[in-house]
Amino acid sequence: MTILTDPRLPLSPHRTRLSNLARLGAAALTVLASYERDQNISPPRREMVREGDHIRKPQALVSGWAFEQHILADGRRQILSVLIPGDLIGVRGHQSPFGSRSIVAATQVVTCAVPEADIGTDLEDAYAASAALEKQYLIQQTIRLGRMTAQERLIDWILETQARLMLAGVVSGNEFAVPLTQELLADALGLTNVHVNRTLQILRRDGLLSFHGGAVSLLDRPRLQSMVGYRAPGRIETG
Amino acid sequence: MTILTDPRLPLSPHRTRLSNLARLGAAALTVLASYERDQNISPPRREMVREGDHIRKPQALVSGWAFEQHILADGRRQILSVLIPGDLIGVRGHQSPFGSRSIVAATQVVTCAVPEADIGTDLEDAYAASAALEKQYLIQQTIRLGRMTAQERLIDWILETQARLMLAGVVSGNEFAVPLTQELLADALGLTNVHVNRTLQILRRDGLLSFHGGAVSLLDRPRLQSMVGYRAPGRIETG
DNA sequence: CGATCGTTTGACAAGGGTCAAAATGCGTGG
DNA sequence: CCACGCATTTTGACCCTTGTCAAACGATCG
Repeated sequence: MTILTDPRLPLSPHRTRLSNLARLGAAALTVLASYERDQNISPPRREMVREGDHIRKPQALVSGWAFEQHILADGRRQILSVLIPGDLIGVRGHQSPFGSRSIVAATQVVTCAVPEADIGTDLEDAYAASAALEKQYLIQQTIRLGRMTAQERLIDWILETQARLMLAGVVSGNEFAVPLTQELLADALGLTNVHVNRTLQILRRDGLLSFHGGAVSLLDRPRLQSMVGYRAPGRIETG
Repeated sequence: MTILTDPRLPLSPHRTRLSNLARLGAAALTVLASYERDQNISPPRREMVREGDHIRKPQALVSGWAFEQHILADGRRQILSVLIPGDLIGVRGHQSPFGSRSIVAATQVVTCAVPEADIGTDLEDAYAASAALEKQYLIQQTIRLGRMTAQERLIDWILETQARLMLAGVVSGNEFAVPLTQELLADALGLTNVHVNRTLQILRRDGLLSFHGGAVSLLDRPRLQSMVGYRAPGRIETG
């Protein structure tokens, strides 16, 4: 446990992320670290959370990627959000009262338990900020799907994802892994896998970004940002 | 005040709505009623809440419709949610940290103040349920925009809106007012006004529903429901 | 009665979807 | 080390839903 909280070692993604969302005291960090020993592994494609499942202890992604999906009656799928290391599950009302919404592992996923937070604590602040951010992402997803072209959706999503990865401290540069198939990307962006493929080729041809074998390179960040009206990340409000 | 809480008179929309979301005691209802005297009127098109505005007392819509919008750099607009009588504003983290998101009156809108709720009270439960529902609506909006056709978006949105109007007790039958232009509808559903118009004509021609002069008639509810895989409203979880 | 806003219509364009097949990559077993 | 099987990516041809642009039509209001 001393090892886990040693400042010279990198924090786990969710401790990094929560530390970036609220000033966490040593006590909170220690509790979080101790909970990390309660781990769980899901293989790719495993439904980690089924729709009815809301009686479940809160967890955090330690490694691997997952996504929350909704399946329509005829099989069409919409991915509501992609979950990356450091993300929380079931912490603040992640329940799905109705409809077939579930969380599925995209890669092998390691999760760990996280403590409940008492009201008024720094940890509670961090959870609230996390929930507020999640809501922002959902809103941005709505905007992407409603009013952006295929190129813009791809760019906007990738920039957002990079920012999220940096928040969790698992990425620093303009080159990083995105272990999702083009089909998953398509279901996240409201497109078809074929069209995602063609759009990626265009972006590559124009020297904007590349996406090969699960690795993204942002080749021309300024231009990418201007193409989607990049909004500087503001401070997160807790509510 | 006695008049406002007289059980023989209809409750205001937000008291009806909150009563349907949690069992409210007489005390809570009385407080809500007393707050209703602090009213405010916005004319159509008034920006009721600007993006930066998050220091603002919580309010409820007493009458009229509004919507929350986001404007892209080149002017494209996405409506994130439509607000109807009984809806709450600024009660649980309705802030917008960044981006140009604002709440705009669609018709003349009357709002009133609502009290803060102490933790553990019935009122707090109702607010939490309300926030959970709002999140559901946002998720459903994402699904509509990402994976539904124009017809399905229209139908799904209208059915959802009717259910919401009934929750607030301002509508009971299959015929009700929707005081939005086709252009607003288009921006809510990720379409153009022209296409909304043509889609409505098809729905009308097929005897499914009509939409004329701000009034909707659901002509064939069973068929409408089956066309969008209608999900029976489940119980709302508080989190 | 003219202005203005919203709805409706028409002709045409284009972004993105569909279907099917080929190519590529990759893990596994022999 | 090779061959096979499977998932994923890529390509091609074609089509359909939805968008664009522009004008006509209709209602509402000082």
